Amino acid sequence: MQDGAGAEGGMQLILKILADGEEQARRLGELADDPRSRPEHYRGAAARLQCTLGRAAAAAKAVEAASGSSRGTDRSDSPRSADESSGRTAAVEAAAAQERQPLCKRRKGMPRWTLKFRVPDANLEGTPDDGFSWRKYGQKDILGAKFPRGYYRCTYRTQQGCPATKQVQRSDADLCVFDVTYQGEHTCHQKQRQVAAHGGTQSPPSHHEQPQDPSMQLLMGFKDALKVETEAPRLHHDNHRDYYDPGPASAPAAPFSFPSVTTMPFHHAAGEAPDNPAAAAAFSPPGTSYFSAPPAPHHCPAAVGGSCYDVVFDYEAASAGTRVRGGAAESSELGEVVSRATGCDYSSLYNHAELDPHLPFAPFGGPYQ
DNA sequence: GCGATTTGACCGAC
DNA sequence: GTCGGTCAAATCGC
Repeated sequence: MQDGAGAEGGMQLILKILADGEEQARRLGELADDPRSRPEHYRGAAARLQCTLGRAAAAAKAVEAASGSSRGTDRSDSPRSADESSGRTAAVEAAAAQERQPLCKRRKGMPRWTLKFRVPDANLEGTPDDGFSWRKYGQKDILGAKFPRGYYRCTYRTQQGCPATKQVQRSDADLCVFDVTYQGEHTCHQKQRQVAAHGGTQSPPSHHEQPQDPSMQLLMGFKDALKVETEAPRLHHDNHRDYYDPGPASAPAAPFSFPSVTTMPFHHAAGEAPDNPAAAAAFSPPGTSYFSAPPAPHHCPAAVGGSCYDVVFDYEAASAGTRVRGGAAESSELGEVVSRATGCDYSSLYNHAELDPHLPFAPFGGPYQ
C-alpha cells in the first residue's frame, strides 16, 4: 500500500490550507491590535479563518478516509489506483474531491458543522452575522422540532458558484439558542476578503510587532498553537462548544418564523474590543469545543448593557455519519484567549471534554474523522 | 423594476 | 413510505 505517500500528499495539502489559516489568524491578530478596527472587520476575518479551517478539516477527513480504507479494512474499491497512474495520491484526490463535491439533496460527503448561537433575548429575531452574506431559499417544519428550519445559501452562489449553505433552527430546549449548521465551504471568500479589506481601509498594512494588548498576545498565542498543532496533529475533537455568555435571556417566544433579515449584528457593550462572537467562530473551526458560560450577566462584562452571543461548535463528519465530541481541555490558553477577547471568564468553564484520540486536530485544528 | 423572501411542490436519501 | 433538502413561482419590500 502507498498510504504513506497518499497521506503525505494529503498532509501537504492540509498544511497548505492551514498555512492560509495561520496567515488569516495573523491578520485577525493585527486587526485586534489596531484600535481603528471595527467589529465587522473582526467578523470578516474570523469567518474567513473559520472557513479555511473547515477546509483543512475536510481535507484531513478525506486523507483519513483514504488511508483508513486501505489500512484497516483492506477494501478493494479504493480509488487509489487511477490516481496513482496520474501521479496523484488517493489522499490528495480524496481531499480534492471534498472540495468539488457536487450539490445534492443530502450532501453526505460535505463537511458539516454546527454553531450554536445564543442570543441574549429570546424575542430577538434574526441570526447572528457570521461574516458572510446569505440568501434564504427555504423553510421547513422538521419532525419533532417546535420551530421550522431555515435554509440559506451563499448570496454569491449564482455569481461565483459558491456551494456554502447553512441551516438555522431555533432550539426547542432553549429559545435563545439557534443551531446553525454550515455545510460546504465558501469559495467566494476571496471576494469577501477583498470586501472586508477594502472596507477596513483603516487596517494597517502590517503589525508584525508584538501586540501591546495582552489579549492580543494570547490571540497570537492561539495562532502559534494552531501552527504547532498543524505540525504535529495528535489530539482532536469533533465537537467543540464555545459559549459566549449572553447575559440575561428569558422571555418566551411567540410562534416562530425566521425573519427576512438573515443576519443580525453583534452588539458591543463598550468600545470596539474584540468581544464579538464571530471571533469565537474563528476560534472554533469545525470541531467540538464546548465553552459554557453561566447565564448570569455579571460573569460576562461584555454582555452587560449590550448583548452578545454564545457560540457552540459542533462538527459532524457527514461522510461517516458519525459525530465525535471533544473538548479542548488541553487548550486552556484558548479559553484564556476567548476570555480576554470576549470579556467572559471561560477559564473555569472550559473543562468538558470527550476527546477522541483518533482525531488528528487540536481544538483549533478543526474536525476530523 | 429588481432583488430577496415565502411557501407549496418536487425529488432523493434513508 | 417518510422525511429532509431544494426548486421555483408568487409575493413582498425597497
